[in-house]
Amino acid sequence: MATRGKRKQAAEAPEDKGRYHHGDLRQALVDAAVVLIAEEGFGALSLREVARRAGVTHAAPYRHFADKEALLEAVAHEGFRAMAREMRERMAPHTGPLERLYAAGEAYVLFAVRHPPHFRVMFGPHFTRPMSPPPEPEGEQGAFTLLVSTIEAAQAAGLLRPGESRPLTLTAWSLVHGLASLFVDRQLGESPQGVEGAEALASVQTRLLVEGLRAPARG
Amino acid sequence: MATRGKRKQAAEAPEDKGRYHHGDLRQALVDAAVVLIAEEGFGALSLREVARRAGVTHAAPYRHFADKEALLEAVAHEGFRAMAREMRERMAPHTGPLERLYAAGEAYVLFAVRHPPHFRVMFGPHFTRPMSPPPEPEGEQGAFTLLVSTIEAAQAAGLLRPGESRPLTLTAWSLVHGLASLFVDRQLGESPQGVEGAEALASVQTRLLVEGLRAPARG
DNA sequence: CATGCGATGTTTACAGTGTCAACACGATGG
DNA sequence: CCATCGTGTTGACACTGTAAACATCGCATG
Repeated sequence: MATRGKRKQAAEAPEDKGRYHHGDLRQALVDAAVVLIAEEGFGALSLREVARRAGVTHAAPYRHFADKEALLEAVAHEGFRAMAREMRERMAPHTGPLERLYAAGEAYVLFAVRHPPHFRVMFGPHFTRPMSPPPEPEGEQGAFTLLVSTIEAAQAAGLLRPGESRPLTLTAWSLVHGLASLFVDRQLGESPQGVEGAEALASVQTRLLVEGLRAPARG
Repeated sequence: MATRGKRKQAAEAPEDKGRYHHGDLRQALVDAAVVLIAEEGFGALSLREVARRAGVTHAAPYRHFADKEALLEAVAHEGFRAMAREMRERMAPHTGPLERLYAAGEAYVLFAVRHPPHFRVMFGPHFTRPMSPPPEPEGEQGAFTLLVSTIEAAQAAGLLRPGESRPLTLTAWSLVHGLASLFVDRQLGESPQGVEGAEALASVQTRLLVEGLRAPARG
């Protein structure tokens, strides 16, 4: 042991996967970036501070990400995967096409409210080059695909007005995306904030929308 | 004329208002910031580059803005005022409450498509401190107020379902805001891009929404 | 087991940035 | 004509993103 070589303690987490020096620096950097954005806001995000929080020097991230944007891309990918997962989970208990559509929309908004840093990175104006599509694990549908197929299922069941599914899908997507954006950007000053408030609002809004898009044969 | 005092040429624009040294540096900086964002993207926005493009040295902006965020705030304020103006202009020819609602929604989306830098600054995640409300010239309504009063007018005329106007307003706002955001962030890959495509889409979407929110008395 | 190689992290360096303080200029009012 | 204040400049500092050269560690191979 050389006198000047201060080694890593490797005491980050007792049950880490035993990777090379750090355990899993790549993921640690992604996590640190998310926490940093959540705590200090987007403007405070710097590669050097992220590295500091991960316990490495400022150039270490370059072994895992080509540049700052690549790190943000990893955050976005994680977000897209998590959003799709949360949508699937909230839809799972339901079988009725409309109930599944409600669940999808509510999950979209709730994801944004619960994970503002991810949502901001996913849809923010921070990418100069076009973002590569998120790597989806075998057989899993992305959030958008999920929305399209849910709407088409509702149409097929005769519960939504028939015709091209694209405009309907865009309407639904715009509504939940807009609601989520307004929440995350705190434009909804007086309205009930917090997760419960958001859940209630999302529920009301998705039902209001779907009500409007129902098939003309009303019960 | 001292040998070392290189004076400003004051040849920026022949018909400037004859302000102190520059003409109107404050507005020139705002304009330069908008152009810079439009040309090079948000990441390329730096106070020093803005100053360079305005033809002054790197510290000159500090005579007009407390910091970088204050400059962005000025851009946002300009955007809010312009958006409200464009909404009023597009609504002006119409008298029917629903037609005015269509016009308002279309104008909202079109503003975003035509002025992406402003829209991004207005709703982007770049502000750490809460943004002060835009200074509205005497008697002019802001964009949101405009939307609310238009919807309430349509309700009063019996053309939209009655009841609390807040949820309806939020639905409409979310829809146009979501559509605008998706456009600006280029999430609408295959869909028709450009201003005409956006106009058509906004028209279809606003009508689709309003159709769904009509008063039950259909006919 | 020794050894060498590739993956990972560190050091050092450089240009660019936001911001501040000290200074210089130039129009304007007494 | 001169003092003053609004405006722009110069110079400095700490910080950032990024690259190159270097050091270290774990594993595969002899």
